[in-house]
Amino acid sequence: MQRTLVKDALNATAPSDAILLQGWVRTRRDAKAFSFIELNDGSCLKGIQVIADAGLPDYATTIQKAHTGASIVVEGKLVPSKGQGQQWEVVATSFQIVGEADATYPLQKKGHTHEFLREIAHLRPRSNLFGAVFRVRSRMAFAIHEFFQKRSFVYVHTPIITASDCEGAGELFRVTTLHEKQPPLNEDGTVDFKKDFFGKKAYLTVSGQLEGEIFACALSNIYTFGPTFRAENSNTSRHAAEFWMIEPEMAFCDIEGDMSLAEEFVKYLIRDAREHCAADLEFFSKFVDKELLTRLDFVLERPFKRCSYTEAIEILNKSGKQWEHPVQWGDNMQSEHERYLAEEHFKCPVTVYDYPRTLKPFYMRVNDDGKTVRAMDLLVPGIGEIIGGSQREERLEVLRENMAHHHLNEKDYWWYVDLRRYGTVPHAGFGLGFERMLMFVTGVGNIRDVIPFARTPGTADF
RNA sequence: UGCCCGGUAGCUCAGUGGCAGAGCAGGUGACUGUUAAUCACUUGGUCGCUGGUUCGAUCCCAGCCCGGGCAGCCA
Repeated sequence: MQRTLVKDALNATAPSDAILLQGWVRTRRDAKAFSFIELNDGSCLKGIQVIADAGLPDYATTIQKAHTGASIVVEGKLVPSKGQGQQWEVVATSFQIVGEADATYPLQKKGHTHEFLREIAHLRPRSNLFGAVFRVRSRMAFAIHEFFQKRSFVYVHTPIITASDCEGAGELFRVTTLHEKQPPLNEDGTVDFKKDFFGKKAYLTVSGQLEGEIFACALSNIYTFGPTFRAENSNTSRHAAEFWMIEPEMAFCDIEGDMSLAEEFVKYLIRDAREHCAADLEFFSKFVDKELLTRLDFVLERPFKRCSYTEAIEILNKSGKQWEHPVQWGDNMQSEHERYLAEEHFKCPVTVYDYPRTLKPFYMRVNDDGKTVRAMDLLVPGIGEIIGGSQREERLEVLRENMAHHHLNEKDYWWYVDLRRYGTVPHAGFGLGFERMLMFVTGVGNIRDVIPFARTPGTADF
């Protein structure tokens, strides 16, 4: 007999004389003449209720050994439930324990803290919360591809190992095969990286953007979706050392088109989650963040706000708020400022654009005022920056000036500069933090709880 | 990395300078178309680690480790 997923059994439109279910026991309640077993297989949030009659063979030795956490195979009949709380239930005709779980099984019927579950990351996907989180994660990954593929964006795999050390070496993870204690040395005693695997220092990527630009300047519209690594010693609920990032890049596109795509993208994902992860989202709304559904729907219904950095500074200074960090034009906006804009002033996602040139990297396109660049950040309530992007500097001479300003060696970026030398085009793109998007969609407050196995400073378990 | 808070039973937490507590989970029994079932009884402890103060420290002090919140870096 073929296995039926719990999801499909619960969605059945007619009873069935024979059904095969496989999964894990969530809870069992014994009555005198029979036993109720809640079976969950992760295919959906809910489990299905199995009724095992005490007359079944080996009732005492199998069914009554089916403790929370045990894996089981049940054959039976799918029938309308006599009890409240579920439409269908399964009356078992045979019941088999595949793997027992004893009393030390850490997951209980009651709720656990996120912190405790994080310590048992090998078992937490079996909990309601994390099952839901990772189903949504899977769906969102699919929706991301769907969004771009529908728009004829080409999926590009940018490298995970990179040898350009020009992006700020302190924040990169080094990749090396050199001997820990006795690396080859130069005559002056420094390590001879020419002898390393790649013949030079190598790192894990912090962004696929520069390589993405190469492909956009050939295939027009591209996106990347892959792991990204930052060695910053960040200890917050929204930073991880390893995370996934989506980076679209569009040729013949300016900052306006870039912002429009970003806003459309975020809305698309929220709408997709609302439509395809309804039960899981309702669960989050009930147990994680009561305001979740209201907020998501609010975001869907309204156009995102846009405001220039200059306007944002004015808003902040006219707000009458006492800032812990006072701001004036030219300063980086702090968390408290970004939060105020998204959560209090606009009360919706807001895209801030045209930042001071001095605050931003060399590749962003300089505006005609000479003081600002075509950068944009999309800020969302509760999380802050979820997207950072820009129009790229496509003018060869301006780019070279910028590189000089940032003390970058043009030779290290010869291929990047070449894109401006041969058939240059205005182009733009952004990076969306996948986990931050998941935090927004699920209401889960810690990035460690929307990634299967979090890597943060001091922690790389599992 | 900085500031703040915390670490006591498997889990969530209370507590005290002088015999270590509750609820839940687990075990036993009863009861029940139950559904975080209910009722009775019951097992369970290196009070994060190391040192100090003290007649005596889980409690006070110091250092360290771990977790959380906030900030910076950013996505």
